[in-house]
Amino acid sequence: MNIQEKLVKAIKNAVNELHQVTVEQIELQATRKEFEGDLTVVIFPLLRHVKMNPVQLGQQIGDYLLENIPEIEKFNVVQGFLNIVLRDAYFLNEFQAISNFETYGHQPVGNESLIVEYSSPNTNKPLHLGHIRNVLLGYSVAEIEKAAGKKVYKTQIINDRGIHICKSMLAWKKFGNGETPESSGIKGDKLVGNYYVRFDKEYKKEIAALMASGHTEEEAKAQAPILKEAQQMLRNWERGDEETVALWEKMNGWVYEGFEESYKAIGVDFDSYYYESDTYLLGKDIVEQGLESGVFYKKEDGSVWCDLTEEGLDEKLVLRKDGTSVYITQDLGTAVQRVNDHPDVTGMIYTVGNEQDYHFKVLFLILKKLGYSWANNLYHLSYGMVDLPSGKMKSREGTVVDADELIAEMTATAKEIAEDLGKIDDLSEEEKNELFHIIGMGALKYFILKVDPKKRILFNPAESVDFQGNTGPFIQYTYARIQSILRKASELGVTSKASSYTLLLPKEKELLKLILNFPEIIQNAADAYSPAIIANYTYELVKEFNSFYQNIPILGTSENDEKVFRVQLSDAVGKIIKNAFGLLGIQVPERM
RNA sequence: GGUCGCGUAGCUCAGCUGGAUAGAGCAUCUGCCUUCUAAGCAGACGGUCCCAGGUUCGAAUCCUGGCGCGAUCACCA
Repeated sequence: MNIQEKLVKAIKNAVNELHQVTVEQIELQATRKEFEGDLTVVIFPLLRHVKMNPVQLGQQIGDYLLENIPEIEKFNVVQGFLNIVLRDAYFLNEFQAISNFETYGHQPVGNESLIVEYSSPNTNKPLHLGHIRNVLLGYSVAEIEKAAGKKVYKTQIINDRGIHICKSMLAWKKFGNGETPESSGIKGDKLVGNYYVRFDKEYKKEIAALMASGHTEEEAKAQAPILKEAQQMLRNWERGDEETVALWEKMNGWVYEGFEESYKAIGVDFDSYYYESDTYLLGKDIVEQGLESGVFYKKEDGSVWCDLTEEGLDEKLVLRKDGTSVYITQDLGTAVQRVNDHPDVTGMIYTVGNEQDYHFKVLFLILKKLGYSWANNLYHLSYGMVDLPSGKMKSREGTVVDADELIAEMTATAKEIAEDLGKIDDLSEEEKNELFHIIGMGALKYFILKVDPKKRILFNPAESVDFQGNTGPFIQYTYARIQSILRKASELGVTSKASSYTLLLPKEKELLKLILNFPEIIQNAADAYSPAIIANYTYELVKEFNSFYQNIPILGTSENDEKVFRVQLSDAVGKIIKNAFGLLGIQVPERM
């Protein structure tokens, strides 16, 4: 039983013994900094049960607690707030009892297994800024859920089929002259993306020509020969035409190589991949089952629907009248397929932008109606758009921020700043480049992850990302300095001996409190599916440490016990930073 | 128009299971590099928590109604 639970129990006992009243809810919170104390009991809610002056009641309960809980040193009552001061020994004992800060706060793996889906790109163009937010969120939430004791499978569904990829294929066939990533030196996904753009250019030309010869815009758009050719290509593909499929495989292969490179640079990975070309026909058997069980019904024209009006939504089409599947049919099929592939799965998390909120609401509801046990544990990790100062990103207008270019820019910015500071001149080129990448990505990742997923992000590429204040590099910098302390401490030989330090300075106590709070933070983040909680906690911890570092001597102390304790404290902070940043997918440098 | 989300300092954001005087960073200004890395620290300045009601001992937080911004309402994906 931890101290909070102990206190709540004791307070209930106190009220019961003193006033013969049973209370359910006790409000316990961290004491605000401007008051003396560590934990605060809010007395006001108790007044409903016990009619008396809040200050007197606080005093009574305080006396009782002081007598019954040895960890309490003293207390004070301000208005309706009972502030409890815990003994330094309590904090020190808790701190010393933590065996491994690298995995501190992580729960052992329990019975729940989750699939986390993220990225899920189209194969006709490179990854962009929107994918970066998606991928960072998905990866981080997966790591956080792991830490909270779940088994996690990371996956994605790749949209590798359809008219869009045929457009790239057609343009390559017509204008490519056999160009390949190897022959051109262009990254595979970029190369294919270029032909997608090329298609659009030709298409627009044809539309203009048709309109000039008297067609309406609508007619022109539908009749442009190059579009018809692309549509024919799609039919050929669906028929399994050998040549088309071979080209499709070749070009998608280029794209996957390009994507892999990007994922590697970002630092995310996947346990499995699902492809729409495999899953786009799935789901029909589920529709069949749903018809039998009466969850779905058939209209006269043969189309199949699910009635969600009782739940306040509309009717939803799940199968076209010609028997072909729609988007949601595939998603139903894919969901079931995944559980079949991973029989231990008890839930899924879908990382998809908030423009699909309604779709997932419907999808989850239908799965629930179909009676799947895991359907109650589905979560749409919905996130806001990443906006540019110029407005929305539009691929056709060329206002998209390319993922690879952005990463390169971030790395270059890190390089510029680091070289100005000149602290790392002795590192080799290779070490430097690795460091710049760590810092640049740290800045980018932290910038995106620290804000609530639901909110839109305004991203200004010109100003790029800051390196001061509440930023990734600031936290990385603190980590690097801690490593420096540890190196020096080791030279001085202060790391080995256990400390018998017993009196805490206020700043040391604040740090300890934050450190002891970390497991709860992980739990909160897992419950809320929010990396932002981890990020903001880490920043708070680092700020507290910096204040400590700058104002209290660590290695310069005269007492050896003090020195040992403060080095231990620094070490713990460093390890928690690394731990927390691991959950965000951010690396941490030994020096910078 | 219906539904969902967002609205907190000049800017970017925390805080939201109701609690004490609403917090950070950036920007502006003032101090601090001979001492463990100044990508730092200490401080000043900066608020109609979108508006109006309601619930409550107590509301940025909960409820209702507005306003603003965005998304979404396909036999597209």
